[in-house]
Amino acid sequence: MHTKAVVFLMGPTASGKTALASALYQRLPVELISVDSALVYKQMDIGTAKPTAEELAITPHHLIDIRDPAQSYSAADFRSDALRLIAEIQQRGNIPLLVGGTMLYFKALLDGISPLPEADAAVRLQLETEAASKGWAALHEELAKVDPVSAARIHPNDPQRINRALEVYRLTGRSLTELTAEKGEPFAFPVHQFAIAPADRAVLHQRIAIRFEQMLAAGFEQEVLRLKQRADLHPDLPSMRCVGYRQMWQYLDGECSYQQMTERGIAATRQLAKRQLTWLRGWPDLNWLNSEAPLEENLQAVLSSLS
RNA sequence: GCCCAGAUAGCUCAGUCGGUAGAGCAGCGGAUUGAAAAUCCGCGUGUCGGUGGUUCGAUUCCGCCUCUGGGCA
Repeated sequence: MHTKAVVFLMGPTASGKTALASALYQRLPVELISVDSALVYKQMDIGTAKPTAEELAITPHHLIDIRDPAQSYSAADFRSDALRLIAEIQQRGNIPLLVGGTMLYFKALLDGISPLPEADAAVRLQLETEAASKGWAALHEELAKVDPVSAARIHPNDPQRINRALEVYRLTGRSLTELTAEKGEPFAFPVHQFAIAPADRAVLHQRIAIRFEQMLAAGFEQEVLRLKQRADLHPDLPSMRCVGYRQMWQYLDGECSYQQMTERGIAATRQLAKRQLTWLRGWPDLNWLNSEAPLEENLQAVLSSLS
């Protein structure tokens, strides 16, 4: 194996990524980097299916518990953190094993990202305010004037992307189209990419339902209640929009019954898994593993491809 | 046992003054450049509970049956 090689392990939620990564950690000089937009948050443990403190003591992961739930994290933040960690890990003579389900983060690492301004809370708030009075359709029309290419690509009903495209323009005076013409820096290392999932979607759905029930039994409601009691957290935060947390927050607000919360939380997780699989379906150079195969078998598949 | 109300998509329900039906949710497919566990886009055939009758034609009207709620005994 190339001395600078990097391993990716991707997969939808509840597919068994962590178990396989931990097993690999026992067999290889690897260091794990979490690729997960929810695991970055402290105090969000049960609902994110974060490895427990005991598991993390045995199998350390980078990029877990690096943000407070009031803060945000981005694909660009991930990219720079991951590149820094990869260099450090390689310097120690270890192999970086990137494991997670946030496919945009993997893509940002692999393809690079164009030089764009970072998110600006003030500009976003201003755009939100304008949208509240004029409507997003008006802002989409505004975007069409300054960046017709992006406006054609971004659906008028997609507030998040309209917001971002206008934010970029207002911050730089240049259009998103113009700025993204300059491509990002592609990944510099040879990479072995694996994806793990059950062959049958119904199996994944079952695993998701079981795991959500386990989260509830493990005190997920109390976890969200504690977060909700903080004055600085609210449901529009990226952290509180995470699957499960949003539904539990609504339940605690009395917006739905406990049973509805459970059903909606499980459904939201299924939908997340579906979007993750959509990314993976067209992903180039993937080696597929089956969640239902014995752990040892998947382990061997990874080990042999690396030798 | 009697009376009333229901029975329509996986779920909750709308509807057809008689010409074989459509919403929300779920599900499925897709997009994805500093919020991505986010944010969007597209996709709707189902013995209209069963059976008999009226009718050119019944998911719709009528009878009976079954089941589910609620009420009265």
